[in-house]
Amino acid sequence: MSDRDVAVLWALSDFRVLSTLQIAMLFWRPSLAHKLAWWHLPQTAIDQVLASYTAHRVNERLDFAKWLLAIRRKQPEQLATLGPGFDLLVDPKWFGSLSLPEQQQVPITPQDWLLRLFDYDQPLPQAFYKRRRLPSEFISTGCKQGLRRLFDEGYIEPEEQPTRLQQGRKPLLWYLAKQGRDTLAGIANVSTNAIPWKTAGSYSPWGLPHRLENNDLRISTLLAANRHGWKIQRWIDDDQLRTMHSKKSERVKWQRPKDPRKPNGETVEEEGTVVADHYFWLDTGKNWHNFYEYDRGTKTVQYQEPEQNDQDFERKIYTFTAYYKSGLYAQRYPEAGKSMRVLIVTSSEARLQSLKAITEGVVNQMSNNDKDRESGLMRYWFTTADKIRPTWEDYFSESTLLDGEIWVRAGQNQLRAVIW
DNA sequence: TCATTAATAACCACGAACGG
DNA sequence: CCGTTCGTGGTTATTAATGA
Repeated sequence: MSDRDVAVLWALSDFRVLSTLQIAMLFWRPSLAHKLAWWHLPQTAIDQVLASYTAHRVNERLDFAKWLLAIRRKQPEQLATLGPGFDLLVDPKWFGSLSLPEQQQVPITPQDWLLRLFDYDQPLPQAFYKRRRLPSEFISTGCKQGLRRLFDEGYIEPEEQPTRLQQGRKPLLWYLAKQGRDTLAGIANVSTNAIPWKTAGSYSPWGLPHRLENNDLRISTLLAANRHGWKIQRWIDDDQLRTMHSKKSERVKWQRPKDPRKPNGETVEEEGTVVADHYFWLDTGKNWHNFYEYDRGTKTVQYQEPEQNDQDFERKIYTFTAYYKSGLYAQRYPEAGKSMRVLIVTSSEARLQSLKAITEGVVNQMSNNDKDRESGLMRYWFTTADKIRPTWEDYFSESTLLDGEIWVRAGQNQLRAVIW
């Protein structure tokens, strides 16, 4: 077992379940140096390219070159339709010569052609950006073979995802098998029971997509932190959070207006526990303590029937705010001190706006003065799921979910970075 | 009735680079 | 020199829907 094999097993224990794609993102990262080597570039040229251009640009231009090659191979007649300028790059005599406008034919090697592409500053054809991207293009052979080997040796167990027939196939899901769990226990020198795991098929049809989406969010965050050289000191998943926060001593109480239309009128007391999808402590030199809440647009936004409904978003904000104000948060997370934020990822811009308005209303309701209100508002941050980077489609993204200006804070309107 | 199509991950074989 | 790892191209498996 290689170090990477062991790391995969630990990840399966940690995440409980991972898709082939997610494992590829974590442990079989694409290598730009290898991609460049495929073009028979000498090592010096590879080093120079990687030093001169951003990873995002190198990857994009390599993809573009491969895309042109594939078209040239399969549908050469399409090349003429790409728009002005590209006949230059994809002249039929390509690989022998490059046709220049009103000039002599200049012989050019594939290597020079590729290098010229990195410098090419005109916009690329729309068709390139609209091309179909398949997850399987991202998953390297090594990843599939490595997982297959771990399965053959009995460490992990696969499960097929249910798919719509028009959807083709989805990536396999992988779980820790009994032998893998025993192996980890041996390595960590603890009892087998101390190694968390889930067995294939034990997630409910609702729980599985929930878990996989949250894994995506966690993986994006991990990769982003790695890229910036920041350290994640602690990560707690929803299972652990549930057991921690559902203790009777951590239940919180708050006052809510009896009639939402009359915020200063009569109030009723309510009680609940904090529910979040993740907690993480990010160390960038400064320390950031965050909860993640992945809102899938299934919960109702506002109270409907207060007595029965404990899943709505407004109630969630009440519990977070009350949990913080009661001092229970500082007790549970002593290293965080006063630092606490709730990062909310939602499905659409429209939903983001309504969740944000709800949050502002609740904070307003629970604050005694302006200072109190301001410090309450700065704890809640919102973004939409489609802006989360990196993903398998945009692994070499220019910015990440941590440094990109994709978040909006409660009480404000402009987009900002969540870390500064 | 029967063949083809659409969709997409897994599978397979091959070459280059790398480390020992 | 050999085994491993990475990237690439091509093939296979699967099923309902579609077409002849």
